[in-house]
Amino acid sequence: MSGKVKKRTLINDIASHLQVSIATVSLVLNGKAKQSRISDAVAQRVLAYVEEVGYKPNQLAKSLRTGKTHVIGLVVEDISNPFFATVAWLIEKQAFERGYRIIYCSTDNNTEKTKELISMFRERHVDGYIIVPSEGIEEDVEAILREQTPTVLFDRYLPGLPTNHIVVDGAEGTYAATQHLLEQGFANIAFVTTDSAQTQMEERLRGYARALEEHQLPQTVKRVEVTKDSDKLLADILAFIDKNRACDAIIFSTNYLSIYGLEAIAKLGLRIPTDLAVVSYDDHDLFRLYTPAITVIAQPVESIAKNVIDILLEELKHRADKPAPPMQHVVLTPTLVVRQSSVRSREEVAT
Amino acid sequence: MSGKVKKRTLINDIASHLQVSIATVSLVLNGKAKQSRISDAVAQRVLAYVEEVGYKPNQLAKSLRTGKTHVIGLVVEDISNPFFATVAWLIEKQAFERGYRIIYCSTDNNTEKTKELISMFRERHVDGYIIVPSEGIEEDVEAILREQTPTVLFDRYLPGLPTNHIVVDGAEGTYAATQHLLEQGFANIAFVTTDSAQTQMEERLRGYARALEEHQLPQTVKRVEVTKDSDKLLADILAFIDKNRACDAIIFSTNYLSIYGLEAIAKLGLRIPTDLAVVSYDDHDLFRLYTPAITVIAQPVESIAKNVIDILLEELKHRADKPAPPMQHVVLTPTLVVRQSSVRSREEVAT
DNA sequence: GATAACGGCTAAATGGTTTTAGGTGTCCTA
DNA sequence: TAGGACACCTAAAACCATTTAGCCGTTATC
Repeated sequence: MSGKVKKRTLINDIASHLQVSIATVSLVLNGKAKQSRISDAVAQRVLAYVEEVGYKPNQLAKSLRTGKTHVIGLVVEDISNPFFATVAWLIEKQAFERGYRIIYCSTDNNTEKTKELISMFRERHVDGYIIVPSEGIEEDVEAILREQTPTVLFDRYLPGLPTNHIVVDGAEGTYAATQHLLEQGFANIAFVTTDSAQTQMEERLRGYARALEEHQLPQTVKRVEVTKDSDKLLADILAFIDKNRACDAIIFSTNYLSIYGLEAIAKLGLRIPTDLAVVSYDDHDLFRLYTPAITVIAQPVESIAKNVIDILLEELKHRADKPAPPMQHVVLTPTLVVRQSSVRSREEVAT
Repeated sequence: MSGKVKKRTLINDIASHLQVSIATVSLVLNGKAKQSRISDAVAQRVLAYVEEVGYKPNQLAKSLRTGKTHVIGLVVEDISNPFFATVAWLIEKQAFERGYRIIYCSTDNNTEKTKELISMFRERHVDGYIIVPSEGIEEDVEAILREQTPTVLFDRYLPGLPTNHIVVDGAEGTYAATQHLLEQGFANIAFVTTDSAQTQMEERLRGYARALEEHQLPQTVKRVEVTKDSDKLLADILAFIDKNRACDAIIFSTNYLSIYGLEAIAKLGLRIPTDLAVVSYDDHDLFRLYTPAITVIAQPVESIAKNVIDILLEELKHRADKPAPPMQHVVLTPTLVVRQSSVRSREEVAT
């Protein structure tokens, strides 16, 4: 009836009830009974009673003492972007199975926010970091490296910093896409990307440029300013497309640009691919189901997630071992998924 | 050159360097200098030195001592679902500004996983919970309520448990959608939902049923088994649509069902809305941009997030005050966004 | 002149665990 | 019978902060 809060059970309570020391309880609970020569009889009693009262050690105290939190900090650009959401979900699943918990945060590509998030993770002593780095956070990443905390970057990396990272060969993807468009007979291909200097964006641009150079064709590149103002983004892209009616194909360097692009194309009343062929970097339900279905450069999300978590867990295991764990740089290959939006043949609804 | 790890600065280091006690440092850092009558001179010296060396208190130790972590545990069904991703993102943003950090996890509607996650949050002493409850977790939620930890449920609730919750009047949404379809002249409307007994799903079904009852029309309801096997889901929905060719309209009770639905409809070669009108519960980029654009029952995501976080922060503020903080049950109203997929008129591309 | 009030600070308890360096008692061996 | 070996357990330090009670010297009060 009263508002009395039932006190949590402590290791102390267990120990005094069983008339043993707290050390004994702790050792048993941490599976060190054998090596500390706790008799099976005592170990059993402890286990039984702990089970009975449902005692769970206070993780804060535990972490304070051991320095391990079994938590991994995951810093992505935007958790509501399906690419990151999917990778995050896969990483979380894998980590969970191996006893690690993930705490996510979104940076919105904002340098200040990213710094704050990393700082927060540091204060909370996460055991490892998975970071999609935004620009200008070299110092912060250096700081965590100096502390020897296992870290893996993905999607892009910070040139000059010796980190593990998993990236996708974006140039390969856009090169293949451009080649494909050329083969289909499109000759005036535009490329829409962001104004950011992040490595992955530069790579994607490079693949497109290389393909066109090889064919000695002119390049039409638009770098739109990334902003939270979606109206402005849409307007920018729309204006670009409108001004470049000579273009017969367009490649968007990332999923959200493509989404605005499709909206702009629809608003302009252009038809895909008759008036304008489209290829998007990143896959998305929308692209798969759009009419016509949009050709995409799909990133190997499962593989990204698997590599990230494997490398991180490996490092976590071999902590405090050899002085210099070898850095791993993994480059995965994207897949061009050809759909109707980029083929010249008549669009027929396939079975 | 050596692997020597630079030791973190501790409050001790600050104190001894400044020749004051650690209590002084702590008081200054926690803004209690005035009330503890620390002289401005000392306070300034402390602040200056702390700034200089970049000292950050160990949050684990702090939390252990104070019992506050300033972390809120957010348990959603699936972070890669745009509805949850968006709400989570909005909640995170608000919480961040007010000094709280969010840690997310996805339950996949799996009872066991949900229990584990709640247990993990308990062990880590989160200050509050935001939960999208899956079925069968009444006990676990009861346990955290008993501990007086502020908690808010959203999207659905657990009947019988006295909790704060924010829900959307799904029945209102599906009722309006059904009415709209009837007004457009569709007379044989099907409803596709999941086999789960969660409150929000039941509500949505109820709105549809009520509308048809009022018009004394027959109901065609399909409850598909929710599964991670997307092929099976697609096949189920496809089979249902195929068997019910008499239906001229269909309402899907949640976004991912609609996505499979659209895929199935395309595979069957049916045209929207000529052969089959479509309405989806939940909005999505895909629905907005699909051809034809899909009519949706949009949930007020901003409002959901705002209510959730406001109520939670309010409770966190008034902790340990009055005995019984009044439970808040907020019911928000969804909006029917009419698009071409559910109107009988000729589809024209609007400007 | 004794008492109170206050300003300015600190010692020490506290939070809940892990882990190391022994302490006891029993038995075996030379 | 002294010495070691061993089995079984425990006291206490450590992790790093917050916070309470109180110390000491000065000044105001009656």
